Amino acid sequence: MSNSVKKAFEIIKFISNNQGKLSLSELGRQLNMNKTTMFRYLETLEVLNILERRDSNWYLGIELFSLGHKVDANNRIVERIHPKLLEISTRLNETVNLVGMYDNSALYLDKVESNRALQIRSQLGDHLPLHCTSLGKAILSCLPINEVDNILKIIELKPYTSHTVTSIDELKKQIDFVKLNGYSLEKEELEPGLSCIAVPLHIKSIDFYGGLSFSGSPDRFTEDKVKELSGELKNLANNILTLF
Amino acid sequence: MSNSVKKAFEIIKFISNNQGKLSLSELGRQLNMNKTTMFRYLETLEVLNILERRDSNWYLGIELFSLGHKVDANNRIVERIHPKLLEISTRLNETVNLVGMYDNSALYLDKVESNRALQIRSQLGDHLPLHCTSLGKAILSCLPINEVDNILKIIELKPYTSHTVTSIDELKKQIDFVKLNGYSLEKEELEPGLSCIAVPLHIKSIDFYGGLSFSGSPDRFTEDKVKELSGELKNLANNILTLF
DNA sequence: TGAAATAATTCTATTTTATGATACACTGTT
DNA sequence: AACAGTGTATCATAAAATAGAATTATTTCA
Repeated sequence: MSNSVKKAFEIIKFISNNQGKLSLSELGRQLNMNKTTMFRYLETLEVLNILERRDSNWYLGIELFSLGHKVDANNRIVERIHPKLLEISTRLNETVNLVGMYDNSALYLDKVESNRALQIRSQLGDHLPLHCTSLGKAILSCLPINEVDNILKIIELKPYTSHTVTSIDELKKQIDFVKLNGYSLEKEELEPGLSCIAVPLHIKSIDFYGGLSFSGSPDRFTEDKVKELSGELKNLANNILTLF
Repeated sequence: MSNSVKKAFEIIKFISNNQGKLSLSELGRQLNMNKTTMFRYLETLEVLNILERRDSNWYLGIELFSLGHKVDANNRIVERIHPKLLEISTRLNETVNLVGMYDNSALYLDKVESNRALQIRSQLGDHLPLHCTSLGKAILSCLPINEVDNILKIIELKPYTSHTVTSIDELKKQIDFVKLNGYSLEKEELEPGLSCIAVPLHIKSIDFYGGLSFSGSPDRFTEDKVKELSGELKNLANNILTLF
């Protein structure tokens, strides 16, 4: 294992969560690295445009932006699915989201926004928790049962809002609901004012476990609307499966 | 300068341009690195999820995806502008693009697609050439004159299609057109079947030089349409300037 | 199927590089 | 003018990266 490379990414990752807040010295302190060492890492990463400094504060650099947009792991999944998302989003004027299962969380892979899109905190590349998102529950509903049990042992059922499910039993009931009805509904469990309706997307040939969802303001998801949108999502999922 | 960090990114960058094509040994050969050395870099980067291996071929990894989407250099430009792009795109049903000047090229920063979006080759993070894109010409039109001269000396006027401008004099005439009319029109100079109409976006307070454009099939951009869309883009640019 | 070729990985001595203590310079503050 | 905060340079030492050779795994094709 290359030590320096590992450390460089430790620094990058740390900065990614504290952009614009930390100086060289401060980074050295917080990451327990000698100031000189930190200096040389930052210097190198700055030359490579991986990091950027403004007013003695550090930010992720433009080269990471370019590299990040060239990633499409798992058999060009995003690239292939995107046109379908675009179609359904414009047709229904809904914001549609795609996630894939990574690291016991739902990695936010793609979205197409409607013009009534809320300003939400999550962005592509974020790891969304499995227990308090409709997408997470959709994923859990299509995973092998023993894997679900493993995951439920590992993950922390952190309460994000007062609506967040924090009991394993309740979560299991909700997963059963998804299995039975084919869709998952979540209201303000992650963010106040945000609701999501999701379906699982399991692409067996490439071992992909993920989900598709519409997101919006909770009051928009009336019973009728839920019926309509869940139907649309199921069709979308089936439609996507024919691509693989 | 940290040698290993530099090499690691050399490998990452090389893989980004050859995803799924190269094995460990092949990478060692092409980058003139010892096989063992290459092994240790790849091993490290794989553990960090910066790179991913499938069937002995290397791809960019999921961690780069996450990092790349957290980049918003230059004072959160993209984040602030995005809602405006979303509004205009849905209202006019046009695909709208945002670029910023980096490294003598137009870095593709953001887009909102319409449902008639063409499948184009460019993706966010790409460096678009200045001489054969409407966005590039828009940028050139708002840069200081001496910087334009410098750039024209440096960049190669590479012909991408039979329509690409390859003479400096002709390019200068086109830049003057943009200065006079406030917009830039390009038809199939970069990609056959693709046309763009753009306006400059110069945010003085943060020293940002960029552009905004609509893109689509060339036959859609009739004279009337050009007048309408250029007007919309100018309004959009003015509108955005009030944010900074 | 089995032999040959190719690729991936481990081991190890040597070279090279990263490290951190110390010193210094710059900026802004009280 | 002393102080507390930055960023940068120098250099001996410690540590890590390197590449050759050997080993193991995988693929190819007769």
